[in-house]
Amino acid sequence: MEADGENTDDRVRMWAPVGQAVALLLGPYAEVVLHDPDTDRILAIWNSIGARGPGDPSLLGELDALDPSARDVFGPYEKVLADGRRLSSVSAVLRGPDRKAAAVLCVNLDRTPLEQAAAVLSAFGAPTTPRPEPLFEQDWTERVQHIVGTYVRECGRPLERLTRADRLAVLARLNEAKIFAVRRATPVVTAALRVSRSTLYGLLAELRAPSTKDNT
Amino acid sequence: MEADGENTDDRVRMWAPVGQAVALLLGPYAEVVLHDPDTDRILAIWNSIGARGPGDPSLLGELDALDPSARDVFGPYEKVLADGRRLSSVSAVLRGPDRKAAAVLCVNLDRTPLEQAAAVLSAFGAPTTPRPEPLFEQDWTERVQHIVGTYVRECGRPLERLTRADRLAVLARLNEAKIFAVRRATPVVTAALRVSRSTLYGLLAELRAPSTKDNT
DNA sequence: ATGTGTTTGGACTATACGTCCAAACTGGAT
DNA sequence: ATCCAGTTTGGACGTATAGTCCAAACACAT
Repeated sequence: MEADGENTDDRVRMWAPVGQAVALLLGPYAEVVLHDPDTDRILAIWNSIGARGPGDPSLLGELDALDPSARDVFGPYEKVLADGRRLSSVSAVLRGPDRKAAAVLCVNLDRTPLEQAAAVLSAFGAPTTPRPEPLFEQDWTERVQHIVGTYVRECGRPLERLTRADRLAVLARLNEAKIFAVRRATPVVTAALRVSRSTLYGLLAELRAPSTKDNT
Repeated sequence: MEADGENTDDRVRMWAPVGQAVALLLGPYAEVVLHDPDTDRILAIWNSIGARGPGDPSLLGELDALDPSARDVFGPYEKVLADGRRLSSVSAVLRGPDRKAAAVLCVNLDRTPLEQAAAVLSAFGAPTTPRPEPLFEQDWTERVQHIVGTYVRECGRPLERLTRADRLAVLARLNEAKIFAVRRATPVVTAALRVSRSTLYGLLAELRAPSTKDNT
């Protein structure tokens, strides 16, 4: 309810009811933000999760890709806050009569309370067996493809054009996911990353010892 | 409420209020059963999940190990019904003044509704990324211990006394769980199963080729 | 004791893992 | 084009792990 008063922009007058209604419906755990894509600042905000207010910068990297040819609704995608809360977010590009992007509406839903509730429910009468079967979340080889694919999508570059640092980053994720604790994983990774065995091990060595790269 | 009337056994008179109270508290999804460990039949039952009634056989393999030196409360452990419902069960050995096991009380809680609710909650506002990280459900080495431990508990024999067929069965489960796709898994398994490397590989070979054991 | 079936240590082979390095390659700067 | 720094690559090499094999030791019932 920080978005009323007399200062109001036309765009705020136009879309504020929407934001307010959504904020009311989704209760205290959903933040609704109206962004100005030109100045990259917040026009209005309801149920602010952080301490952000109107006029603050948007901090939305996602808004870079405001391609008018693309879809106007994005998400839901996941964000993780510094304090660990997990948000589900959707964004909508709002256009005026001239078809120009006039504002961007974002809804950020804090999933943590829901996840906690789910955890409580499924822990009720907890059995000794957490779950019978698979050690692997599906097939680890698909997991590799997925991690690589995700990274490629994130940075836009098409795999062949990945920089050394990119590959390093991907390897860090694969390593994080304990991929290399699996037997015969290396050939799969070299294939997925399109590098040779040598390069793979070189990069991995670098991951373990980030010191031995510069000076002295 | 099938456990009143005039036919009643002393034991039923003694423990029926407990069973009934628990059944009432836990609502329609918890079944409470009072077993006779001697005849292996049902003495009384509340909220019967199947079509079982008093006098029916207990079908409880778990009751074999009625060792008076051991603990009197078992579980919670998991059972899976033919129709796929997952139950959490606890059992208690009830003793009379002579310290002899007079009856066994089992509570079977149907977890499916809870799990469904949990699934609904955690799907709310579902993000595109199902979950970022770990390939392994925690630590695979604990997984081995757990699988072995579960088997031991199931058949009652204390690991050293496992038969060859038992070890074969455990290995089948470990194999099922793709444990051997993990690097350096064999030493962990041999340790957990208390067999030598040779035996391990021998049994594994047998798993792959069940034909090359008998005749022709 | 005797025999059958199983387990075991250890020798041995085959792969997979990881390191190393000289040669080839890449994308600029001259 | 030439040169250079950084990077990638194939392949040689050494080590570790994965499997195989077998004779001797063991367990246990007859």
